Order: sequence, then structure tokens, then C-alpha cells
Amino acid sequence: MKKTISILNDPGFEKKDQILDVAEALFSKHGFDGVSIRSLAKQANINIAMVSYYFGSKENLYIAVIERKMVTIRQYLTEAFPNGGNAWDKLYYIIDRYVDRMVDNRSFMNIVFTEVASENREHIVDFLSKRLADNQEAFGGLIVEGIKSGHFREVDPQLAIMSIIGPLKLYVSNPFMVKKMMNENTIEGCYSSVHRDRMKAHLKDLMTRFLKP
Amino acid sequence: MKKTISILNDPGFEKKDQILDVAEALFSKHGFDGVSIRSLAKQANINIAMVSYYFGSKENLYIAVIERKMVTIRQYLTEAFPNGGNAWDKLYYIIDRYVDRMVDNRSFMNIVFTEVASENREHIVDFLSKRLADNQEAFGGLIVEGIKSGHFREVDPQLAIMSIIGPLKLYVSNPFMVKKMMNENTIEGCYSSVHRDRMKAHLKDLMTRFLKP
DNA sequence: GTCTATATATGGATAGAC
DNA sequence: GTCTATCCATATATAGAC
Repeated sequence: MKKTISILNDPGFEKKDQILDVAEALFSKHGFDGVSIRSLAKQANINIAMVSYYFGSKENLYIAVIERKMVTIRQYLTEAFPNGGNAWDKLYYIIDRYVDRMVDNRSFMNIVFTEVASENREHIVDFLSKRLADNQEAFGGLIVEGIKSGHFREVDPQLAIMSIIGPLKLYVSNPFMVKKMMNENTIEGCYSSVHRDRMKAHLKDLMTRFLKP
Repeated sequence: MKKTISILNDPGFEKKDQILDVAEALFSKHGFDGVSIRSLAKQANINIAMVSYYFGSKENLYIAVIERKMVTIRQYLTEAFPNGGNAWDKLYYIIDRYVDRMVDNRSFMNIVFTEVASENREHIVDFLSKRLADNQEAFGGLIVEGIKSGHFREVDPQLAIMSIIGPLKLYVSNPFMVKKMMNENTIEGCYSSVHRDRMKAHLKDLMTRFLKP
């Protein structure tokens, strides 16, 4: 209890998170090279020197942004499936959760996907790629299981995974395209529960038709 | 004939294209801000001053990269559909062509998608978005027609489009993920005719199951 | 912890010689 | 057309005062 309060009141903790929040948003919009510490400091309402003070360097800040979110992300994965239920139930369940996770963390997912698609910081690319691979394993294992149990027809699991992640990635990472497609004026409107549910329903429908024997 | 030879022999023409080739590759890998004119000049084997001389500025070079490719890209679109054939034939035809186009121009498509997903150069984003919208219209019109003619069931055309473009974009823009998924060691291997055909077959299969009444 | 001032590097762009 | 040398702006990072 004491510790919680002390963390919450720790001004360093607050400021660090404040910097991380702004950094995540900016890196997501403009990429690592498109963000200067100066503009970041201005928008986060902190002094330029504070970034070095708290994180040491711009790249360390970038890594800190990634690592902070990784904790949250991993919590999703380690949560157990609902007990019982066949391959279909599990697939629907994981699609729902995956959409929510991607939409809720779309700034972060933008950073991840942009970074992995680039050839800039090799060690970060490797790190992120392994994490993404874990996610895909979750889907892949599910599909292989479903094929074995006879609930799904024999498809290529890799292509099945791409068919789920692909449209979803498009949805969370291309605001302009999505605004047009969703007939929305604001970006926030695109990610309202209406469209989110529409996306979930679509992916489940798409996969149902694709996987049913 | 004379003109062709004169263009081919024009050292300016050669050098310009040489710069554009290298620029396209580098912008695709590292993004606009991740490429310096110095590194570009080194890899293109030209003097730093030549970029200014031929293009005026870095941003103009970037625009030139985009405009050069737009000519090629548009040629694909203006080519007519094969005569006759129902909605299914047209869909399969356009999927084949779209995969080829995206794979052949994947460096360029990376630039386009990265740019559109970012919030950096508004006028370029607007320009590219409109071009992308044209592409999507080609798909969209096809699907609406197919629904009207009764060949396709009543689906949301927008979501259908996302289901084609999404996986394809993942395929062409995430080398690392694709290497793993395609079980290939080299990036070139991922885009061999084997995998390309596999992608075409998959998208056609996916859409067939999704669209059939 | 916070700020100012500054060291140092890098990048885009160009003037001017050839 | 091509190159060198240089200007100028901007960037990261830090030293040192408070």
C-alpha cells in the first residue's frame, strides 16, 4: 500500500510516463527519425534535458516506449482460454481479443509494424519480430489444432494467419484509408465500438467461410 | 529512333534514373527521414551536389520517385479487362494482376503505405490517398457489380477490399515476418513465382469462399 | 530534479572553381 | 555537368548553475 502510494506520488514516475505517452504518440505518427527531442519535449511540456536525464538517449527512450507496452501486451497472451469449447469457440474468442488489443494499442502497433518493416535498428527489429512471432504462434497453433480435430478443413496455417492479421493491420494503421472506407470524418470515429464490432464480425465471418470443411 | 538513342545516351537521363532507383530503394527501407542525401549519393555513386542539381531538393527527389512510378502503376489500371467473362472471371483476373503489381513494385508500395500511414507531408499524403482510392474503386466496383448480377452474395464491399489488400500488403511489406512464414532464408526467395502464385491462389480461394452466395 | 548554455555532429543546400 | 568547400539550420547530448 505504502509502495503504491509512493510510486503514484513519485514525481519522476509521473513525468517518465508523461514522456513515454507523448513519445509513443509521436513515434507512431512520424517514425523514430521524424521525431526530435525538441518537439517531443515541447509537446510533453518538459525540458529538453529531461529526456537524457530519465532515459539517457533518444534510442533508449524509444526502447522504453516499446518495453513498457510489451508488459501490457504479454498479459493478453498469457491469459488462459475459456475452458471447454471447440476450435471454433477458441478462434472466435481469440479474434475478438486480438481486435481489441490491436485497436487499443494502435499507436504502439504502428511503431512495431513500421519498425519491423524497416531496416533501421537491427537489434530492435529482431526483438520485436520474435514477439510478433509469438503472437502468430498463438493463431497458428489454434488453426493446426482445429485441422487435426476435424473442425477446420486443411488449409495453410500461415496464409490463414495472414488473412486475419492483414486486414486488421490495415484497419489500425491506415487512418486515411479507413476514414474513407468507414465513411467517418474523424479518426476516433473509425475506432468506435460500432466499427470495432463490425471488424470483429467480419473477421469471424471471413474465417468461418475460409476454414469450414 | 534518333530520339530514343538520344534519350538513352543522354547522361542526364541515365544519372537521374540511377539516382531515382537508389532513392526508391533507400526511402523504402528507411523512410524519408531515415535517408540522408549524403548516404544516398554514396550508394548511387554520384556527388552530393547532383541531387540538388537534378531535383532541387530532397523532398522534390522524393516526389520524383513517386511520380515516376505512378506512370507505370496507372498503366496497369487503364488496361482493359478481358472481354466477356462474369464477375468471378473479372475478380480472379484483377487479383492476379494486383498481386503482380504489388510484388513487382514492393519498394514503391512500401513508400506509399508508410507515407499514407504517417502524418508527415500532408500534400503528399493527400495525393497518394487519392491514387490508392482509385485502386480500391476498381475492386469496389467489381464487387458491387458482382452482387448486383447475383454472382456474389451481399457483403460489405469495403471489408471485402480490406480482405484482399490487407494480406497482400503484409506479404509485400514485412520481409521478416514473411521470411518466417514462407520458410525462406532470403527476401528474394519470398517473392519467387512459387510464393507469388501461392498468394494469388490463396486470395482467390479466400475471396471465392467469402463471396459465393 | 530542473534548467540554461554549449559542445559536437550531422544534414540540406549552394556558391564558385573547373 | 561535376566537384570541393562551406554556410546554416537543426539535432543529440551534456556540463554545470541553481
